[in-house]
Order: sequence, then structure tokens, then C-alpha cells
Amino acid sequence: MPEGHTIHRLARDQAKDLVGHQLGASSPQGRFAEGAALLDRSTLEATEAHGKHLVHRYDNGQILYVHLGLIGKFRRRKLDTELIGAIRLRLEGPERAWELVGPMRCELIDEDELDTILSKLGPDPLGPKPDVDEFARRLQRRRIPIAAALLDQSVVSGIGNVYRSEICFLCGIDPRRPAKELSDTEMEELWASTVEQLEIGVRLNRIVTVSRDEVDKPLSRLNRTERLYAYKRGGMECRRCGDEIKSDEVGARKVWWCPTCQS
DNA sequence: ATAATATGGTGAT
DNA sequence: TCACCCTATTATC
Repeated sequence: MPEGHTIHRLARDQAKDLVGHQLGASSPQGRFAEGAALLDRSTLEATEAHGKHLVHRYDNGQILYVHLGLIGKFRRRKLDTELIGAIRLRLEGPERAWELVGPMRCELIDEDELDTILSKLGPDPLGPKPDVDEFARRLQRRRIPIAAALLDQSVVSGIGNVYRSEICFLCGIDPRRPAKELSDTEMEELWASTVEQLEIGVRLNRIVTVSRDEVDKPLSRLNRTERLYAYKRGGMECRRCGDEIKSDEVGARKVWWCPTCQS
């Protein structure tokens, strides 16, 4: 679930349900009991997404910081449904509740701590001012493989393991090529593709990189391998050229690519 | 019933 | 590079 598109979509959806309202906050599971008590009955003023980082600002000055990590989820529920699972934080608005489960981080922080976190992030393709030049500058400094650089949140924020394979495929770039050796044009194409794909991700609330004319079903009815070109398709045929999708470890995680379409 | 897996990240070795 | 954290779901015995 959680790459940058998920977090930006959450910020948007939670704003709609919760901003401007005095919330009920609790920690049914108990591990965030003190924090929840400090948020309870305060009014949410704004939500923000920065790459994979989610922020809530409350009218009592509290700043809630959430990072979902690999397995965290923020789920939208109707108000009087049964509580299921290890709910770290439950926020109740007038019509809906949001339940946070399994986050890597969920804490109240101050403005300085938030600045420290945000200062480590590269440009956000979904941010208010997407900065292709800054992206290119940061790529030029890295001799690591491009697929490793795309995962590095200080190079670009919001890309995860699915998007890095998909974006390299869409741009026809071998994920193992050193980042700094890409041409200006290739860097610009990577950025444009990243912005485009993450925006689609926000709109559909899921990662779908295949283009409409390459599938016969509505995008919403595709299963995971059908929605993607490369990620976890090792051994399968490339849907563009029929060659066999390969995979390898790059930057401590697996990446998939088509040896013919990407060079 | 137990293990493996997951779209992430950190801190120790 | 490895161990570890967080939880739910799926796979394997």
C-alpha cells in the first residue's frame, strides 16, 4: 500500500472527513495512549503529505507525525463498527473514523523535529512545487544504480519498490545503470514519468502503470500483475516485447526489468 | 498451528 | 550486511 501516492491520498481524504472538526482520539491498543489523550477533543486544522510522511496539525498546537512503514495502514471506517485488530490510533470525526494500524512511527513532535525530518527529503513529485532540476542535481551526485537512487528518499521522496521498477521500465532504463551517468534527457523523462505515475496512483488510490490501451478490462478490475509491467513479474513475458522479465537485488531490495525494453 | 511475506526505514556490526 | 520493528494476510505443514 504505502508509497507516496498513498500518503498524499490519505492527507486529502482525511482532510475531507476530519479537518475543521473536534475529534475523538483514542488508542484502543494502548501504545499511543498518552498521545491520543493530548489530541482528544482538539480540532484538526490541516493535513500534509511530504513523500511518505503524513502530518496533522491541531488547534492546540500538537503536530501528529505518522510514517506507515512497510505494513502500516490507515483505514476509513463507519463510526459504530466493531474495533478489529491492534489499533494504535483511532480518530473520530462527525461521520467517519480513521484507524491507524501497524505504523512504523506515530508520535507527537514539535516544529523543529518536523523540520529535521523534512530537511532530509529530496523533492516530492506530488508536492506543491515539483523540482526536476533539484532531482537531476541529486541524481548526478550518486554513483549508485539508478534503481537504488530512486528508492533513496533524500534523492526523491515518495518512490517505493513498486514504482522504482515501473518507472525504470516506462523510461526504458536499465535499473542497474549508475545514476550519475544518465543523460539530462533521461533524468527529465524519469521525473516526468514519476510525477505522472504518482498522480495516477493518487487518483486511483492504487498503483496502476499499464496504459489503458494495453489491457482489455477496466483498470479497476485488473489484478496486481495485470496492473504493472515489471514489479514481481520475474519469469513472465514482457507485455511489450515478449522477452522474459528478469530480477536482481539492487539497493538491498529486488528490482524487476525487461532486458530488451530497458538498456 | 506455524511460517513467510509485504509497496519501509533504522541502527548496530 | 544484518537484525529488528510494526501487523495482517496468505502459504505451508
